[in-house]
Amino acid sequence: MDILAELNPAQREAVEAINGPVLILAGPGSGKTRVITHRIAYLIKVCGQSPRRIMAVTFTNKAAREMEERLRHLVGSLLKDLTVGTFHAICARILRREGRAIGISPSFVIYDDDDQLSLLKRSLQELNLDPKQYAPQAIQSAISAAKSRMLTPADYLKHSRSYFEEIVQRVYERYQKLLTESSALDFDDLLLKTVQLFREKPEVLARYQDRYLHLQVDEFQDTNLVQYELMKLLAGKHRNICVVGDPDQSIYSWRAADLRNILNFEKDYPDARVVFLEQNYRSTKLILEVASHVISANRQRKEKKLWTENEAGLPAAVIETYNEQEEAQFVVSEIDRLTSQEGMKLGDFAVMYRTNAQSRALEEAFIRYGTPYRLVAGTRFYERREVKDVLAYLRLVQNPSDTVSLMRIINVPQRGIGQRSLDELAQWARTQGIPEYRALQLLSGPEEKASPPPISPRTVKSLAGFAAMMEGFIARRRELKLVELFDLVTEATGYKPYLAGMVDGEERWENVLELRTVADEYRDLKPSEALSAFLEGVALVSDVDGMESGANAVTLITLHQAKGLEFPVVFIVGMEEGLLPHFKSIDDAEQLEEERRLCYVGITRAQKRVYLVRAFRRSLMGSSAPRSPSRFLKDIPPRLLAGGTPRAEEEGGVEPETESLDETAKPRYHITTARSTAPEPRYDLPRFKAGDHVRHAQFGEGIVVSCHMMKNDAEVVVAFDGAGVKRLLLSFAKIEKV
DNA sequence: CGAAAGGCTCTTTTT
DNA sequence: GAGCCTTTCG
Repeated sequence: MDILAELNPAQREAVEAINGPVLILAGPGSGKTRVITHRIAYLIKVCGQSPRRIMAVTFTNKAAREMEERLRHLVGSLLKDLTVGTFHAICARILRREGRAIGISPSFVIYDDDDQLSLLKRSLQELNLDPKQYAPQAIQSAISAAKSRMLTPADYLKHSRSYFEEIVQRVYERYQKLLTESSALDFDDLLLKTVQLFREKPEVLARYQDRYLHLQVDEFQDTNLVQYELMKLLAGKHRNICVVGDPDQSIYSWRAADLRNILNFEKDYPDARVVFLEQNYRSTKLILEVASHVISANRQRKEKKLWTENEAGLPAAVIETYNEQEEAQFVVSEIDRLTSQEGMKLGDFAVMYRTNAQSRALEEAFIRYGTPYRLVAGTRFYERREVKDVLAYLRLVQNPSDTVSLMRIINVPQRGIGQRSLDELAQWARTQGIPEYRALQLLSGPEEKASPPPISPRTVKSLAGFAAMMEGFIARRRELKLVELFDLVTEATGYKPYLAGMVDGEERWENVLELRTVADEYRDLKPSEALSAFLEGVALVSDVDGMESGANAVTLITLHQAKGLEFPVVFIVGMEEGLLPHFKSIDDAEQLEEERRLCYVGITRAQKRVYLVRAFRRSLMGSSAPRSPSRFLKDIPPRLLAGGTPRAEEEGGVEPETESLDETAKPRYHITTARSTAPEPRYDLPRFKAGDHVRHAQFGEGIVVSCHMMKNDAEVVVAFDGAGVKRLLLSFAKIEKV
């Protein structure tokens, strides 16, 4: 197969530029993945390079797997030893192997956000700081930001300006110490420690520099400073580094992704070849045009001229619905229509939203209609309590120093070990200067203690029982297969009967079994390696990793997760001020631009059709409030939008007209241009009360069932003589007393 | 010590 | 609306 044959000139240039630094600026759908895989294939097949000398960094494990898959097609089975993975996975592997040089135990565990938060709370406690006053979450993000800028606690001290930052500094210091004591690394540490390793151990760095002749980084616009530094170090010798990105798709600045990396790249590598990929192979002309209009409103950007030879296609549809239920209903019935009338498959559709909470209303509608869907993430599997519990046992087997895991499960299922005893134990461990697990062992032992903690004999017995059980697991770890160890743990702890006592116990147990299936995938590894490989695998999964392609189901997904994916039909729901753009971003110009990029990413996922859907009214955080259309809609010229009458404007954004697409469900939405806006709430509302006779322009006469005030508005429920019961917003609907 | 109930806050996106 | 924490009672 000729690797260059099916590439356009720009793509070909990018593939052939294998010597020296290369920056590829690739618009959406411009065949970026194709370029990366073909580059690697070219290196191996044409240049005869050993896969061992190539590293490719991807954004998710799924992307890594797909790349390997594609490469297998391109080059056959020559892939052994190729390094492909996320920054985090690659760093974890390096540290597992080389960490000792900087004092990292090879059996370190990886702490996720949740674990991190536990440890932070503990740090606060030890420092006698009130978690109410200093929100652990805020400290968490401050520390993560510091780590992303490669600031150690000592560095942070020099930088701290405010009182809060001083607090952060103290917590950071303590937290880091606890991490070390627990032989644990958080996500940021994986990157940071690898950089530290390379900086402090030039001989280790030299080995890696020699090995990796070619480096590739995908989604470069979403890398942070540490990641950039890492690549710079690795590329230090051969300088064959190729980065691919699109500044317009940078949507992770909140995770410290730094667009300056792209700018710095040209500064650090002045000889870098820059290649623009501007031909789009994914979307119709109209979709591309809509997307361009949305993104063009950003100030901070380099103009790109995206173009496509694809058909013009259909205009985008802006849909306005009454509330989120109706929004969901519209989506489902439109999908129903397109599958039954236009022969589309469920797998062709994706529904995208800004926040995970929005999936609820959608799911309910899909369930009601019986339309299969798959939710990317959901209550994320590995964050479920039962999953985390079992994992905590296994982590403790691998690394008994893991305090967070120990504290998590020492009394789960309940063994009569309460908080007070645990505090005493921790206190005692600290005065003895030993890790908690060690303290537990000592306390359980028969010998006399000089100054034992004030724990009741009964509790000590429980503690001893727990310690003995754990010791049993640890002792048998090497002889048991991973699944056998798994079963031993769930069995010996009585975890199943424990779950059985819960309302949703059955479902939870199924999740445990699901986890067991994952563990079983490691059956080919030696018992000594399987556990740590399994734990590492589950620590670094991302939500999209579990997404199989080709499922016959509609995809529900956040806009962030949708990056890198494509679908024939895309619905973006919640096109409202406060949601997209999110209200947290609304008064910061830079963040606002990121929200716009997010919208752009969503639109450019679509191949054939885009629906931009919003609700007049939406319940968020319990209470329902009127919403106005997203400002991003205003940037789309009406000529690019599907027809339909701008009814909302004429009628002041009324109760949308009933339009029956389906006998059972009566969706009430209509298509309008982007121009319509929700009306200003009126403040002098006429009063209605239950029993009043009223008349409505469309629904005729009826009786008020109830009327209650919302924030700036009133919602009136009216039973109409002909049209049934309707909920109406006083500020929208024209209702008059009869 | 544990279970249940009540009250509180905070609600973005995730490797 | 949910999860988290605290309080209260057995």
